[in-house]
Amino acid sequence: MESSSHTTSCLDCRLADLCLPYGLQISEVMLLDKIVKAKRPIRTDEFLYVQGEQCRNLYAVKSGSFRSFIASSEGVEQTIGFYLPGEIMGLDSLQHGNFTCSTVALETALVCELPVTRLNELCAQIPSLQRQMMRMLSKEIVSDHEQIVLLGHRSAKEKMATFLLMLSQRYGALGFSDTEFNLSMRRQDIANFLGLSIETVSRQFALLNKNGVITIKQRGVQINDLTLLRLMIEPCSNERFSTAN
Amino acid sequence: MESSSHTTSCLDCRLADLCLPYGLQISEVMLLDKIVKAKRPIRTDEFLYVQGEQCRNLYAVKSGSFRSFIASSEGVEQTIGFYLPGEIMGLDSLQHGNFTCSTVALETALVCELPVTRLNELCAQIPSLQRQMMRMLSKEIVSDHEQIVLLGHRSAKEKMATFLLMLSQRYGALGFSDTEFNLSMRRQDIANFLGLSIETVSRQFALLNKNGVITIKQRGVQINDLTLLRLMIEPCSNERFSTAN
DNA sequence: CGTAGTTTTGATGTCAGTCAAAATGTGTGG
DNA sequence: CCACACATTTTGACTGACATCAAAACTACG
Repeated sequence: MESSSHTTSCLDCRLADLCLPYGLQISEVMLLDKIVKAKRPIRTDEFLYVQGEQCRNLYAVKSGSFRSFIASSEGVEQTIGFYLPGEIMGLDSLQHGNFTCSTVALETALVCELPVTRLNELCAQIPSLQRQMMRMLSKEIVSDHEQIVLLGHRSAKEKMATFLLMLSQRYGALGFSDTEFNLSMRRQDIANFLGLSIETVSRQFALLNKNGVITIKQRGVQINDLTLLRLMIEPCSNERFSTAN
Repeated sequence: MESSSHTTSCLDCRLADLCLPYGLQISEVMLLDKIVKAKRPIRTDEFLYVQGEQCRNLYAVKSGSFRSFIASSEGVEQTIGFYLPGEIMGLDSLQHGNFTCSTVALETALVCELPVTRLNELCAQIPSLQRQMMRMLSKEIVSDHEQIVLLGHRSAKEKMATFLLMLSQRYGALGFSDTEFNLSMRRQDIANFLGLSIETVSRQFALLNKNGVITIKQRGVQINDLTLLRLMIEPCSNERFSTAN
C-alpha cells in the first residue's frame, strides 16, 4: 500500500488523477504542490482529527486507510465511512469550520495536509482546481447516498455483499486486485458501518465462505465469484447455494 | 409557504441568507441574479429531474418541498432526503454531470434554476460565491451523515423522534413555527426515509399522540413537549409515559 | 355518494440482536 | 521460545423489535 518516496510531490504522485490534481495543467499542479504540507505519518489507532475540533487542514490519503465516525453525547459511535488512498478527508468541516466527525488510522498511513485557507485562495486563482474540489465534494455526497441506500432497507446478506463489492471496486480503481485484498478494519468496524452486530458480520462471512463465494482467513479476503456476489445485492428473491440463505 | 411575488429577484428574496447569496456583496448578488432562470412552478408529484438524466441546472427551492430518492434496478426506492425552501438540489450531479437521484415535488412548489455552466463561470469570478457553494455542498454532506447515524443503529421510536425534531429545527430556521407544521410527505415517504414500514410509522405516531408528546391529525403535527422529544433520541434507557414504550 | 387511495389497527412470523462461552489470535515478559 | 493475559472472532441458544399479511376505518375527490 506504500507509494514511492516520502518526498514525492503532487507532480509525480501516482494517485494524482484520483485526487486534487486531476484535470490541472502541470504549472497549476506545481502551485498546488507548494501549499501541500508535509506528508505526515500516522500510526494505527492514531487520530487524524477529532469531532468538534477547528479545521485548519483537509487531508488526502497517500497510503494506508482511515475510519471516520460520529459519536453521540453518550459516546455511542456510528462509523460514517472508510477512506482509501486518493480520497480527501474533512470535507464535512467546510460548512462551519469544525470537524463533524472523528477520523482514525486503521493502519500505518501517510497523509498530505491541505491548509484550508491557502486551498481556498488557490481555488479562486485556478478554476479547474475549484471544479475538481466541487467534484470531490459531490463524490462524497454520492458515496454517502450509497450508504444511506445500504442502511435503509437491506438484509444482512445484502449489506455484507455490498460492502465487499464496494471495497473490491475501490481497490480495483487504485490498481490493486479487485478479488484479493486485506481488510484493514476490524469486524467491529464493519458491523458498526453496516448497522449490524459483530456476530452477524461473523456469521455472514462464515456463510459466504461455506458457499465458496469468498475465501476468508482473518483479515484476508479472496472473492471467488464476483458475479454471484453481485447477484446477491439485488433485493429480490435470490435463493441459491447453501442450506437456507 | 408561498413567498412574495413571482418576479422576486435574489436581491429581495427573504431566503437569500440561507441560499447562495449568503456572504455576497449586493453587486455580486446582482450578477448571480442575472444567471438565475425563471422561477418555474412545479405541481404535486411532478418530477423536477430523474436519476441518470444529464444535469444542466441545479435548483434552489423557493417555496414548497421536494423528496429525492434513488431507485434500484428493480425499481425499489430509497428516499434520500426532503428539501425545504432555501436548499439546493442536484449537488450530487456535479461529480459526473448526471443526476444520481430523482426529485419529485411533494406539493405545489417554485424553484430557481441555476445553469451549471454559468454558475461555474461565476464561481471563478466571485470567490465568496465559490466559498458559499462549497459550504452548501459541505452542508449536504453533514446532513447525509446525520441520516447515516439515524439509519445506523436507532430504534423506530428514536427514528421518529429524530425525524420530527429535524423538521421542527428546519422549519424554525425558516422563520416558521417549530412546534406546529404540516407534513408535506405521506406516511409511505416517512417510512421509506427512515427505513421502517408504513405500519410502524403509523403506530409510533399513535404512541406519541397517546403520550401527549405530540398531537397529530392527518398531515398536521403539533409538538407539545419538545424537551421530551429530545430526550427520546438519546439511545439509553429512557422509559417514561405510556404502557410499555 | 361512491370509488380509489391512504392510514390505522390487529394477528402472526422472522431476521438479526443479545447473552454467553468457546476458540483463536496477539502481545509481553521471563 | 514459551507461558500467560488480553483482545478479537466465532459459534450456539434464545429473545424481541419490527416486518409482513390482512382487513377495517378514514379521506379525498370527481
